[in-house]
Amino acid sequence: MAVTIQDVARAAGVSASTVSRALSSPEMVRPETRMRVQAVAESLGYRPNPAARGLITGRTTNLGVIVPDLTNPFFPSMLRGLQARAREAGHAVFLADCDEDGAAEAALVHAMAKQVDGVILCSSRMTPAMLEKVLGLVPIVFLNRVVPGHPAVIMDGAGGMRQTVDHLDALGHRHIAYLNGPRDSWTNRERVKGLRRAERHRIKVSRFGPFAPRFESGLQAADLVLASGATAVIAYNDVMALGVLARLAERGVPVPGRISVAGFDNITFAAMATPALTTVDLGGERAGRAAVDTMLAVLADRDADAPRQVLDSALIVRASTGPAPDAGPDAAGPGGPQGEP
Amino acid sequence: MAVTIQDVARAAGVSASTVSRALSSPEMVRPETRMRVQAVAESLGYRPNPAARGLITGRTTNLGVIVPDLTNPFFPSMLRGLQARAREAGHAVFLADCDEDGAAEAALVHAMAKQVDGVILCSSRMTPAMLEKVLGLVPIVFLNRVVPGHPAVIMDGAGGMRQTVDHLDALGHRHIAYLNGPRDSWTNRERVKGLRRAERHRIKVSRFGPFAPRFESGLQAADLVLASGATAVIAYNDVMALGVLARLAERGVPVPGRISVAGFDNITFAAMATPALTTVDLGGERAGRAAVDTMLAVLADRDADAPRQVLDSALIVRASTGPAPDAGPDAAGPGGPQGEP
DNA sequence: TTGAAAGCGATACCAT
DNA sequence: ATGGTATCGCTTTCAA
Repeated sequence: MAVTIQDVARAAGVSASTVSRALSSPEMVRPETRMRVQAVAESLGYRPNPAARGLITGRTTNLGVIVPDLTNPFFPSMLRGLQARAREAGHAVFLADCDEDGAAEAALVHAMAKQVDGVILCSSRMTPAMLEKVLGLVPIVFLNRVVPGHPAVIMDGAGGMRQTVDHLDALGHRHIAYLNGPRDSWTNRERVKGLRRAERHRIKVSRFGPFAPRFESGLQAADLVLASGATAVIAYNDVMALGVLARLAERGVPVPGRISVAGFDNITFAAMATPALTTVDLGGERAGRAAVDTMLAVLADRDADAPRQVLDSALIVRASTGPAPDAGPDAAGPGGPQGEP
Repeated sequence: MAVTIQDVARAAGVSASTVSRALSSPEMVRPETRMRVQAVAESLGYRPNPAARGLITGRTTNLGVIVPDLTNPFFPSMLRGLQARAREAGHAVFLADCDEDGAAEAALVHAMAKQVDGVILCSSRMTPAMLEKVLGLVPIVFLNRVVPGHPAVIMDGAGGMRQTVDHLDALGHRHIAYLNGPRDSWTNRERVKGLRRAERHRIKVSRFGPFAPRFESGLQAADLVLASGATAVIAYNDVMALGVLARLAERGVPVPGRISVAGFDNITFAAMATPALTTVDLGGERAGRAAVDTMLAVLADRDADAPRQVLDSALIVRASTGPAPDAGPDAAGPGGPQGEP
């Protein structure tokens, strides 16, 4: 089988303890022996068995990650950042997809608990009751969900929404539509909070949904929005917004001529659509990295207060938002409707 | 800390051995004790520590998976299938993204080796020299790459290409362009093999690239293709094909009026593009599941001959391919250019 | 059918 | 500075 610490010890003419130290705490061993041991370990291709090590140290150097749906491009991009940061910190990543199902998510936490130092739950779908059963099992960091008393990294959906509303106001829109995401989504609630900004501008808001955060939902919602008379629509996320764009194109409705469309997440394909989708970048990759950093902080000092990081957002203005059709020619301001901010 | 087998043993008034048996080999223990032990284990929320178990059994019930780039939508969809199948089989999944880098991939295999029963390498980017150092470490199953003597699941890229060429021939195209994928990609070589089908139809083929399999490559390639005079272009994958579509739209070139465009992978966004992209579905989710099945077969019988599964492909015809501009009106056949097969 | 004891691979404590 | 030994949580002989 694989080469063990005993093999190295024998080959180097020392004890297993010495090998262990030479590799993990080099300063505790005489330079001479250290070099010899390291050379032997190298030549034998020795790699400590993380499971055995974890058994005694209590640390696995593995991180668990659970996402609701890997096929939503937002999560892969977040995972990229997370993965990279974890690797830098010497941690491997266990990934699982719970298929938007809270119960499955809970089961996955159980399954992972013993093999990881902590679990990062992305946009967790668990109900409070489910959460309760799971919170003591293993250190948990939430990404995009706030559970009082627990560490979290959150993206500023409310702020992003406010930016979007301001943007549409500047373009002269007086009536906008919002397409809700999943019913129990914390993220969606945050978006809705930001939507209150519309009151200040005396903008009328029509809300539709809740919808599953999918392309098809956007197709369906587009017709509702048109019927409502809104001149702009903000979708829960880009995947839905792309659905709206597709349906509008199908019906021959000019975007942004007749109606403006915006989404959230800045997924790659938002830039690829025609017209390119206006979107809010909440910083997915950054959030992934921040989640790892937060987890490391938690692991380093379990008694500290639950840290919380809030990442700010940026509105990315593209060709799918423009002046309201009935607004005066100056509504967009001197920069024109499609200028970058 | 967590509840151990000893805790259960004490609470149930039996030895640890009995607890172990009651849970793993129920038939070896008297029904009476079995029930009691199971009840106690349940009520205490006991979960065996997989690391400790793996140490002695040699099996971790973990599977490692390495993909080149999580942000290419093909991989998430493949992972979905893989993940689901792994879970059914009682295996957790370790995922890593090697960022299209063979050396990083090799390092990841090393890092995973001791914690998994086997590693599935998706579209492996390792050179033969790198592979050699890694092949003995842990059972490996290749997905979309053939390494003689090693188990693999491959999607029929060559067959898919032949279907595409036949399709374009039926539409009257006499000159097509192909955009190569990454230089050392096995997948790309398979596509090119299928391209030979063009000879039979006396279709002229212009090849461009190699290109990184990205949207931007498609943008760039579109101009080359137009200059070549080809009436149809097949891209290495959908991500590139979408880039081609975007650039053509930018230049006001009608698709498929002036030129037809096709890709590979049937990513979700291929259907969302306007015009919707014609693409070859190689069966990503299915391939993911098949890879797990193959791995399980390998694990069950290490001495058997390396199994190889070849999955077949289907051409999905959408609105981005049509008759060649200079072809007669009947070129597309009675069904019209956009009918489903 | 059950329990005691050995051992998987590594680390940590206690000697020396 | 180094070696011996106990130990982590579990499975698996070996006896009873």
